[in-house]
Amino acid sequence: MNPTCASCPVRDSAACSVLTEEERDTLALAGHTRSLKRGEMLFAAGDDQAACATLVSGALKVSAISSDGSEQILALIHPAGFIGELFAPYAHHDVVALTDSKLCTFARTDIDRAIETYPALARALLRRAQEDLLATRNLLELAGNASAECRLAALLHDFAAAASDSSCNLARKFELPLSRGEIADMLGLTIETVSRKFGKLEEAGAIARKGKRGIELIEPKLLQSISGRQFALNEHGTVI
Amino acid sequence: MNPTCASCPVRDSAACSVLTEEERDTLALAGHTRSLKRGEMLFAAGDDQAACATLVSGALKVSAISSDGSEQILALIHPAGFIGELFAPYAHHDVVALTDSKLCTFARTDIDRAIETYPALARALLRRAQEDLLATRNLLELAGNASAECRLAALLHDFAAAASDSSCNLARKFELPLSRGEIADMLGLTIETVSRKFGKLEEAGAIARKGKRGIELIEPKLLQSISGRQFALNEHGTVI
DNA sequence: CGCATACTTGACGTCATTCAAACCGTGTGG
DNA sequence: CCACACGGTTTGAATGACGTCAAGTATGCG
Repeated sequence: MNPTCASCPVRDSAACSVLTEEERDTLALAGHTRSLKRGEMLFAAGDDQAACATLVSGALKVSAISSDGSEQILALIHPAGFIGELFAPYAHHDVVALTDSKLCTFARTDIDRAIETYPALARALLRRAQEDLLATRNLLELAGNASAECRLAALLHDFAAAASDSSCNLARKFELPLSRGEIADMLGLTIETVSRKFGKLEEAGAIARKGKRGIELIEPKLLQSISGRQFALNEHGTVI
Repeated sequence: MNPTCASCPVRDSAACSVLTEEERDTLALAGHTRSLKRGEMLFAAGDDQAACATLVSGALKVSAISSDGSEQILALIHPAGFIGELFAPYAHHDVVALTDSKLCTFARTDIDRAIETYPALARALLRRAQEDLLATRNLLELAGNASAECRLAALLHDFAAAASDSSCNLARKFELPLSRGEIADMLGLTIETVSRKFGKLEEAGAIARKGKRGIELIEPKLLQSISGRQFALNEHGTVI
């Protein structure tokens, strides 16, 4: 067995987990591991031949930069997530590491060949693409929501769900994966508004802030009612 | 050859176009054609066993209803588009016909089997899912944009690109596929604001309104600069 | 200790929403 | 034919929310 794959923390959850051991070893010959420091870019919008990758550890953001320089975060990638546009001639968006990350990268041609060779891999990527689509639609639903307070409450709710290992109930305490500025970019707000709404939520008794990024849920029910959501979502965007 | 498929207007562009004639005929045995009147619902959020479908003619919208009753349009489906969540236990969003539409529907179990049987179909759906993902991200980018005028200008620009048959340049005159209210739901604005911004764009000399839904592009360059986009997008979200 | 970075807080202006009324094209019934 | 109601749209005035600008407060690092 490929030694890198043998110790891979996402070997049972990534797209390649649907392959047999031999198939995976063959695919691994074409892959390369890569480390990214926080803030480092995997590829930029406009890059051709941008690689594809499975995220092994850490976190990535997919973002678009407007002509006026403002950034809009379009997606967060968690471990076992797959990143890369398989059929576009070049990348449409930037992909940047939110924290120090490890990836398993593949050249586009190698992935294209693997998809042809291993139908199970194509199905696994199809499933992942549909989950990404759902997650993006949930974010769009959130961004279309009128109130800034709703958006922040919903985002915190999702983070709490993502931070919980069971993913079926909320983590009571967790660290925000994003800075205030990144939260603002994600929700289409400003840093100041995000900060103020954090204050409002704390004042309302829904949450408590522990340092810059620590969050403790005081009243999850209240947070949920402020967010205007009936259902919660795990990191794959599926309802729980 | 299956008579329905033989005369199907999207037989060369839908997902099933990657199949051989025999394969397509076999798949067609499991499919059903269905017509929807404007406003009729294909399936609602929460439906289990929601069918999958290829849109043959007309237009659909995918939308989410918030707990406060407001609607957010998440996607538009054009002919040859595929609709349906293949791996979710039930539908997460409503799908409604914007105009009288014809579809080719399949039960989930039949599609699942076809994906297993025909690897090319899985790859075609993977490609389509990635295109949908890109289109949704573009809409998200648009919704995250600050100004209402930018959003409307960008949406009109996309509609003009979608209305053009060449899809590489803009249609000079076209009919809006959406009512003011639907545009508002898509952009996260109110009907009144949309109406006012139409007025602004006309006043600025970028467009002219012909009746309720007719639009004529007077200054496409101006529209594009107002939208703040460097690039235009066709209906698949690919840059042109 | 000094500086840099991130976050918070306040005052003010702008822009989208809200509520309200008027408008227009269409269809219906007298 | 006209009167009327109805849905979709436009327009107006006032409110309020978010953005902007600016100052102030941590927290960490050299």
